[in-house]
Amino acid sequence: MRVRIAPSPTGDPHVGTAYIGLLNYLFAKQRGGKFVLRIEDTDRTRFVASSEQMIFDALRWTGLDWDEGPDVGGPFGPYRQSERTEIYREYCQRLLDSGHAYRAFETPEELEAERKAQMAVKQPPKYSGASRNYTPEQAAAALAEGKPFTIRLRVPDGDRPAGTASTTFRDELRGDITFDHFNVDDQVLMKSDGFPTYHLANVVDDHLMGITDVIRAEEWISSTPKHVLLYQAFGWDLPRFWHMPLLRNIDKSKISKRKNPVSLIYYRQAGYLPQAMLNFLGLMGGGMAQPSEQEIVSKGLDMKLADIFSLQEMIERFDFNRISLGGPVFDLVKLKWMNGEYLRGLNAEAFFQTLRSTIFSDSYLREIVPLVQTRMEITSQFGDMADFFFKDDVQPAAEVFVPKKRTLPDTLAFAPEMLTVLEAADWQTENIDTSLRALLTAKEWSVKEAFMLLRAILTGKTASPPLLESMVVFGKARSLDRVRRFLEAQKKAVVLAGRK
RNA sequence: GGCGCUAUGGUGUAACUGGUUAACACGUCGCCCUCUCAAGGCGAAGAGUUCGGGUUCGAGCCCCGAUAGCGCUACCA
Repeated sequence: MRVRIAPSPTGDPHVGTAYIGLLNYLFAKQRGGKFVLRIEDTDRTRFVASSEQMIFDALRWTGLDWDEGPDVGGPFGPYRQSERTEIYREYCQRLLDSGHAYRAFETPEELEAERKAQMAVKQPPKYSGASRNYTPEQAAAALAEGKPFTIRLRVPDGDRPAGTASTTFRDELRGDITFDHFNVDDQVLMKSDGFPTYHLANVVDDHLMGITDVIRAEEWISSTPKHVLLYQAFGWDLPRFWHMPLLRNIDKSKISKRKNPVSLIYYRQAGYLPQAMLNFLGLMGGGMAQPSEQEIVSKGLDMKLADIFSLQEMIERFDFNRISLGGPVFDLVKLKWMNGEYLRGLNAEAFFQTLRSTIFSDSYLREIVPLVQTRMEITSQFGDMADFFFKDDVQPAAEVFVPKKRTLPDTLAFAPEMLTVLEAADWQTENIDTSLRALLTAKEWSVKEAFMLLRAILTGKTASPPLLESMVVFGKARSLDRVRRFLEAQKKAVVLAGRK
């Protein structure tokens, strides 16, 4: 029994990764299997250099230890897809040789135009497959011309009318799911830059790494037929597929940073305990049977603690067959309650140590201290000066955040633009500075005004230690969260004002 | 639009092979405790199980149909 998680280093480590990680971990521990971590870094355009290390750190923080991975090694390495390109090339060639794949010479522009045309006449966008039907001579000619190409999967009878062919696979939680080949696009397997797409790399690696059970999020159901087709083309046995429900925002949409903190870094820095996080995640989608009445009586259980359980208890009790399929809302309110429950459960010394290793860690204080030293006369001023580093939230009043020569609507129109810029920024003072300055010159905001606004949003005050340095110390995840919360609060205030 | 998945209080879940007044936790509200705020204790409101049919003595659980939400629909994962 072997399972895996396969995050992409495209940004901050995601709570969804921790959720799917937990599920895979439990599955492996319950059945004496191995839990593998594989880094799927095949998208060069979205690659973020610092991301991989953050994924390791964040996952380590949760306590979900993996048996094999890029950093710990293992018998099926390398575990980083960028180091396996030769392997994909080889397997892709096999597909080419056997006719299960073909070279496609359309440019991205042509594909885009085709898609638009199809959308315009309300047709489902689908690759029309000009290259699919090239004669060997035509293909050879295009290749000789040196035209860039991708390699696509030839979906059997995919170009025939609906009802001609279909693929059925078993989802362990839902039963059989069928897709008509008419609705399965000829997926790109190898990009023109020579890197594989997720679909190819994932199937090849899962096979080569001996993965027996693919436990992943529901969003993959639609592409599973492509994966099944690939397994079949290679003549490989299928793994079992378990598609887990997707974590949701309060409005039931797929969980997103716009509406929820999704970075594990945020949760760690904001002072959530990993045990609480895992416990809460274990609640999502059910799986943990509530103790029966008999059990409550015989074991003398406290129903107050019905939702509280350790990782070990989850391993013992979690039942994959009882996972409920509705998308669970990731409810911060209950997570917070649960975290409080864990905090209260600590003895005085452990609680002290928790504070010392999180919000009051030496490393955090060491970063903050140089920002305030020259501004202080007596050390007790530290609290006033640095309070925002230790707060969950600050909400400045309009008198504080609206610059003198600006109006409230002006300011609230500008602030989201700063958020967008900050989201894209590499989190170092110079980078934040330049991207911020680019924005404010474009929008005709003075440096003073813009920085004052940002300062107010992040610190709640008009005076603070140097803003950019403070932001770097405070961290990207929490800084962005603070801006988003500010925006959210202001939106509510506007609605409220409108009602009056 | 097409395809797929899903559907129990505001939220997360329960309800053994269909069997009485749909349970637990979070949240909300009230009371107690208390210098305050929490915590803790006690209590309350809140769903008749998306809707409409059907099968059955009996349906949240089975069948059919509708609706809604979500996901996918990229040389992203």
